[in-house]
Amino acid sequence: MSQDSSTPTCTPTLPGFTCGLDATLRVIAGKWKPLILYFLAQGGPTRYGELRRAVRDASDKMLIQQLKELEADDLIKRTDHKEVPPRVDYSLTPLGLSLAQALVPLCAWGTENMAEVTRVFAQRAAAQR
Amino acid sequence: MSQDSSTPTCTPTLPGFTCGLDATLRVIAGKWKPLILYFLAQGGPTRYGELRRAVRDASDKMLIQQLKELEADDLIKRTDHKEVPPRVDYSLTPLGLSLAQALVPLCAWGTENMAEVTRVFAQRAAAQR
DNA sequence: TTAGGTACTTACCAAAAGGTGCATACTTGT
DNA sequence: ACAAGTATGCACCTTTTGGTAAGTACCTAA
Repeated sequence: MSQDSSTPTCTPTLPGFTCGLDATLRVIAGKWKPLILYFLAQGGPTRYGELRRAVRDASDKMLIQQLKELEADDLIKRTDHKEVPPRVDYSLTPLGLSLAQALVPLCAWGTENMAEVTRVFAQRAAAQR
Repeated sequence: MSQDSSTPTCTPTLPGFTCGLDATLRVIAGKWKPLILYFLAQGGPTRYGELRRAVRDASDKMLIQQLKELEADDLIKRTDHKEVPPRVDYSLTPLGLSLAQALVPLCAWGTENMAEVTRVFAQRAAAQR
């Protein structure tokens, strides 16, 4: 049935999602979310401004929006220090940390196959003209 | 610097992508791609119609489109048997298989945290009214 | 006083993604 | 003859996503 012993397993499960993968993907859908998770996983609590400068292609609107969603999804924690020039920082929850760890292989795959991916994207771009 | 020893690593690298994760995500972006990969990883060569019935929320247009992109990205191989009622099947390339394997942890995460995710999505839906 | 930094919020708009439905060309089953 | 199945292609439209630019309230430094 499977082609070899290391075939991915992904049991179709509960209502709403076709499988775990599906569930995960919906949570991390959003242009900047994985990058945010990645960033937070690297450096512990991070202030808004730092994130902003790190993920520097993201606009304020997008960054905030995704941060709110991640917070609502209990992947990150927002801490407002209630100080007089605003000071807020973000950190991973245990759930968020575990997700960030599940992203590692994807990250590795991308790194290992970056040459391929780059080539492929060049072709795609060329094909669109 | 890192919060603990099992912190994800994701080295910022080549031009275009901020890191391997970024590269990977661009390749699998698309509502059905991960599901297609998953499906193909389970069962070896699969005919179009089977995929179609498997990923049954996808429309023909979408499915075909994503299959074409996956093919262009060298993640799957399309085999047209040139038979008289059309017969075409799709299978993973080595690259595609390796990517499918990198998806396994995400899949596992989703399965393990499905309850959380389901709850969180219910809240999101409720909040939108 | 004016500029700049903090962390946002909002309104408006453009682009991308995705969906619906019809068309193709050929075959098999009724 | 006619409906149905095969794997697509195409035109049109809506929804979702993301971007731009402005505004807010409060503070500090020049």
